[in-house]
Amino acid sequence: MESSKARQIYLVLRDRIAGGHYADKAALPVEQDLAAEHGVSRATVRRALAALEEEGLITRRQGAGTFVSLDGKPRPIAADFSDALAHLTAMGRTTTVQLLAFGYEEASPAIADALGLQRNAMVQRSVRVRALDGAPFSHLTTFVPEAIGRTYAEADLASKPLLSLLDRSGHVLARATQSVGAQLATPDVAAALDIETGSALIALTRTVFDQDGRGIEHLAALYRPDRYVFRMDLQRDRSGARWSPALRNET
Amino acid sequence: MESSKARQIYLVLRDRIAGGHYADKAALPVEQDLAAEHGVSRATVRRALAALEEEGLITRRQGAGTFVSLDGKPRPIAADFSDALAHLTAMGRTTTVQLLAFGYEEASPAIADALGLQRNAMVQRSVRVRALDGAPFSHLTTFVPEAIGRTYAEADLASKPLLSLLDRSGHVLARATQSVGAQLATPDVAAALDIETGSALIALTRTVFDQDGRGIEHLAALYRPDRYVFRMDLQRDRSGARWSPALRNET
DNA sequence: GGAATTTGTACTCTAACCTAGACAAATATA
DNA sequence: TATATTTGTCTAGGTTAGAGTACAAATTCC
Repeated sequence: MESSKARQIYLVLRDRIAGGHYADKAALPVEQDLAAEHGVSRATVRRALAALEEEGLITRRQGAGTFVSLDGKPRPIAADFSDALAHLTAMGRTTTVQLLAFGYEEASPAIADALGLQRNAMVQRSVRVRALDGAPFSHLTTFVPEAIGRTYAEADLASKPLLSLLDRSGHVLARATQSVGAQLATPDVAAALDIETGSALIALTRTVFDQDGRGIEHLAALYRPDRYVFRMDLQRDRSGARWSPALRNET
Repeated sequence: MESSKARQIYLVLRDRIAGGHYADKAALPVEQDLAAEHGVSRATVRRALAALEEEGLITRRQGAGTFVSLDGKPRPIAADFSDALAHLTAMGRTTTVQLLAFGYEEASPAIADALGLQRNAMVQRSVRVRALDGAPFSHLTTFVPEAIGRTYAEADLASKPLLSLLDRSGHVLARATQSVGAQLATPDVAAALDIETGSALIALTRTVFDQDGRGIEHLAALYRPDRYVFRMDLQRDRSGARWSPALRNET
């Protein structure tokens, strides 16, 4: 079931279960209906269900039906947009970072544009994977202009947050723009995040600027949606015309 | 190429092109390298490229290479998190709404939990698709407690924003929580959004509460990432410890 | 002009995937 | 207890996708 209709259905059902669309202990639609919904034969649906069963996400009982089974399955981390990880470590859970790649190369056009560099400028590129309690949940690719990247060492990246390294570099990080989309997992990130190629990922890109509007860092992050989710609270302001972000009181 | 390795590669490359990973007019990796990257044969890569070419996203020239071709291709809309669509219509572009489903049903466990209802409570469920200049970009499923849903008519949903309808119902919408993830397109939403099953979608869920903390509306939205992107500006606050959302000055 | 690169085309073989149907076995329901 | 529902098992057959290879044709680069 490397890549096939059965796998599509498997992935869709897995997302639905993880997303609470089907509640714990609840019955899934019967195989015949799932087959109709996806326009495939029952045999194909069965292969998808078999994969889910093997993963322990569902239980099938002949004559009765198919049921969601989430006993000890962890819920995704809910991260605030503004500050991603500060409170995680405070909660006593341990995130570890693995550095997969590090080097200097010519900026691709898209990166050069984002950072406001010349087309042939050199940038430091690093690829890191972050894991929570041993379970990888994010794949981070960062681009930093060469001059700034040289202010810290490769080994620093594996142990310290990049933003704190940039702070020490003497540049004043003032503002950032970020945008969130969705992407399919390519083989390389799929391997790094321990998922299958073609899974859905949250794609976040962020560019950080200093006071003078110079680009300091460009980040392309991919998150496993079953382990990481972006959360935000909104409050209506007095006029009632707009919704504005409500800042949480967590440290 | 309904669902296959070739299709995975096609989708991945399409995302990369739309996401600016390969710049306009730039050359893609040669077929041999793409094949190696994805661990498939060159024939398979060629089928993916053929699909991209048919869509006009690339141009292939024998002996020269394969090139990105984004002439009149529209860029995705960048929406702010707090208020999604207010400024869109102000820009003169027209969004249209199509009501795909409307009715009252028993709340699923997940929905009941989100809204703080009893397990067997009835809710109004509606499914809408929103399009910009005729191109669909979002698939919205909303759940509203029955008593509140009865305060407006089915026809209202096709013409007015739901939040304004809820305003008129006499309930004071005070705060909301929303979270963003990613999901694969199921056949039904794929058809509604004019994409292929298995494409990556941004999944946003939002629950709106009134002053007393009662759930008023639960929204499950799916967005095409090539047409819609969530954007946010961040500013560092004085202490330097946190990043906080910077409110834009657009009306 | 010549060599190297890159896309285009053609072919075979194999394996995996999917459909369709029928029936059995377990369970739930009236 | 009888009936309907639902998962489990099996078979047969057809289609498609993919790997691998080889060579042709166009382009680029020296």
